[in-house]
Amino acid sequence: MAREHDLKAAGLKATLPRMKVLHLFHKSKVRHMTAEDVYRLLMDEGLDVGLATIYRVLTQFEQAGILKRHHFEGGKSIFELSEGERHDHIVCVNTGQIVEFHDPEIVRRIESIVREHGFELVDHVLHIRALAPTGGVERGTAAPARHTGPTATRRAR
Amino acid sequence: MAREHDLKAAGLKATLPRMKVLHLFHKSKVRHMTAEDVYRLLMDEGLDVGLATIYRVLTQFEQAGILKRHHFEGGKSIFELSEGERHDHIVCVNTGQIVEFHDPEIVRRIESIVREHGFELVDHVLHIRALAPTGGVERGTAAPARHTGPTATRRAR
DNA sequence: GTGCGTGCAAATAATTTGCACTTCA
DNA sequence: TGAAGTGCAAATTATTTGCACGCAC
Repeated sequence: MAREHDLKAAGLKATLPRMKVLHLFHKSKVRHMTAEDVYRLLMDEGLDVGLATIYRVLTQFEQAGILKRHHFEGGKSIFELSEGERHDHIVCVNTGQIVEFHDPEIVRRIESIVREHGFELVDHVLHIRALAPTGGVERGTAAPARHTGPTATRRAR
Repeated sequence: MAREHDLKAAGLKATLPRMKVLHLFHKSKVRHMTAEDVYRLLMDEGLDVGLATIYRVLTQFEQAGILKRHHFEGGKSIFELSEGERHDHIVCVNTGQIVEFHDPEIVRRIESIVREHGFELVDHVLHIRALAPTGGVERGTAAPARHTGPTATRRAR
């Protein structure tokens, strides 16, 4: 993996925790993870890392443009690889399921609106809160959506 | 003030703190406030209220549909009266200045996108991060937006 | 070698909650 | 009066930071 190069390019030493986190995001089929998710997954891999380090690494990656941070509901930050096309998200308020989409028309409207107000566009945050297709079970988890981890560990705290 | 009625309608007793908070939002020219903002303003008015009560009241008002809660940058929740037309926001990343707008085309696209994915629309969150017109004022000034604005605390250095 | 990075624990920041005391209906 | 509401302090939750030690370069 030329991943090590990504780190160097960002001016970051290629340390074990950083390599592991980067690799996790690349190999995992789950694109969106919280710091806690990353922590647990690496622990499960047998890596003895501290949660504080995970937070530090994630923040550094965000600043380096490697990851993107989102604030969907639930208070926790959710990270995803920032590769590929810019996109927004549909988030199921029940299951936490996330779908990505890209809509050029919305982007055009946003640019237009900003211009009309004399502002200079920096960025935008758009997430659609919705209910996933009621394919059957859905009513049962009354709790506000937690984003579903790789191993959907349903814990009550 | 028929405000008292609003509370009753929401099944809430018309207590002093609640009346004061409600009144504050109605009379203030500043539409967007944090719990801290509300707390300070009421304290300044000479009302001896606890911050915890402010949080409780704001949350109750949100659930009653009287207020709307936003999570712009800065970690703190920002509340605004939920009266009038549904709208989204442009937020200046420097000053924290907030501009409201409504764009039917974007709303249409959102409905369309959700439908295409088989989801049921609940809501959407859209805020545009931008730079206010550099008309000269920009340094250490938040025009009519807010005094010690919640969002003005981030970058504004 | 040495300075950046890390682990751990303690510190923060925003918001919530337990509890005894007020206040509204 | 009695339940709903409030103030205060302690508790939570998510994330950050100080420090002594360890690892990449």
